Amino acid sequence: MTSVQGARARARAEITATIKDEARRQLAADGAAKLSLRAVAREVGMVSSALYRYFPSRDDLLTALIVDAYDAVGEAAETALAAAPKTDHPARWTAVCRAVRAWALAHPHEYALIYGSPVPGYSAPQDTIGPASRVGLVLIGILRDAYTTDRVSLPPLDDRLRPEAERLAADLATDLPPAVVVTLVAVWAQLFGTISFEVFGQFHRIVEDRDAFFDDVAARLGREAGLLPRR
Amino acid sequence: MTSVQGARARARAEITATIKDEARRQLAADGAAKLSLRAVAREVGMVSSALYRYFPSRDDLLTALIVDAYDAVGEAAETALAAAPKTDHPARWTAVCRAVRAWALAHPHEYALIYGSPVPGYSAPQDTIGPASRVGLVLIGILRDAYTTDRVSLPPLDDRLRPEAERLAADLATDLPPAVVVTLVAVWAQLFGTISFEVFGQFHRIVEDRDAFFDDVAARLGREAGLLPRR
DNA sequence: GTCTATAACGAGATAGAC
DNA sequence: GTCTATCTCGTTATAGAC
Repeated sequence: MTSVQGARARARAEITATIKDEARRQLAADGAAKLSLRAVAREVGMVSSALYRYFPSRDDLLTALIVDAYDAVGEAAETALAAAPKTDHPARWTAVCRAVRAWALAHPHEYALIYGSPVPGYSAPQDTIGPASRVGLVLIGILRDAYTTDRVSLPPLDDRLRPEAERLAADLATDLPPAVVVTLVAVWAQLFGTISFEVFGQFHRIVEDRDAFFDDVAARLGREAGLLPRR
Repeated sequence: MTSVQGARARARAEITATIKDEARRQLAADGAAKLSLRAVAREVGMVSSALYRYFPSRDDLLTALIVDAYDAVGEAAETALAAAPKTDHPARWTAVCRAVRAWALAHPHEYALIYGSPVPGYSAPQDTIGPASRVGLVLIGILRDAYTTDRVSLPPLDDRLRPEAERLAADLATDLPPAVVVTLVAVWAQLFGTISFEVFGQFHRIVEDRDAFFDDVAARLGREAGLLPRR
């Protein structure tokens, strides 16, 4: 890459980042449904048509924000995992849960963009699938480690759930028993459900000590997943 | 009440219902953020200023829709409870969970209105608190019955959670042990979290047999709440 | 080739005069 | 309650600067 191309690419990346930053600002102020290319352009000092050099449509801008958000939670989870003790699986689990919650509380609007109500009229393209699965992969990795070293044991599967469990295991982790994989999916939904309740205000005037409450839920989910002995 | 007043009241109720129906239609099409009094007025054949006789502001219309939605899930839960066997607590639990999920899947946009991302710029007034708690009260009622007849036993509370648990019990159910009440709150969040994941499309291309999966989650939560023996 | 600006379209919202 | 003038929006075509 010559220096001219490098400079161009750098400038382009910088402008792209400026546009996304402003878009995120407006996201926080007015919500994803009202995100407007024109308003973003006005605010960054460009004319609206110039934005189309960077994002071919409003939906593409939204997609970029969504991908960034998934990548940000994913990275938060991965960083927390890397910093956690290598063999203490419950501690690793707690660390990742806390990191996801902390990111969500710090970025409520971006969290809402990816885990909240769908944006009307927008349908996510394939590009979001990869980034969207990063947190899930971190969680499944912890279970894999725990399973291979500690031989966690889970209650037997109900017959009605077995086919689905086997399908899930084939899709998500062929090396893990189906019971572990369904449990992970269930626990995954419950974890984000609890975070969503807090971020979206459902705990308002109900739960006060939310740090303690969340840690308790994370521990419950870790137990459900077999990371801790059931009591 | 004279017949003239009765007729007037009837007409008013009818028009109010028409307005709300149209508003719900637009909610489904464009999302709560874009709900516009003018568009609703146009669609029901009134002029926008006439709508203000029925709803003094856009937020009041939104509040009415929210209250209706909470009442609808609440009623679904209560009806399911009434139809369930009187003494089989796990069966009652499952019935209520299924009813809530069924309502959510049948009314995804109204569900998003109350359990999804908050509507930007809207803040819920006190009027929503009562209706919002109906499902919770149903769930807590089942636990109360189970606790008084079967003496469910839950694991001891962590010291860090005890103060919050006692506060919750004082607020929500003074006749139940704090451990039961925190567990209920945790399980409540997890239940709606799972439903939200399904309604908001997070299970897309992941969970296929969602009926079986949900029943499994409901059973897990029932066990967590002490309704079934832990295994 | 890469970018930005001007101008315009069709559609919808909004404010105010009447 | 009606009408109109003036905004906004996403998007495109076109022309010209670097």
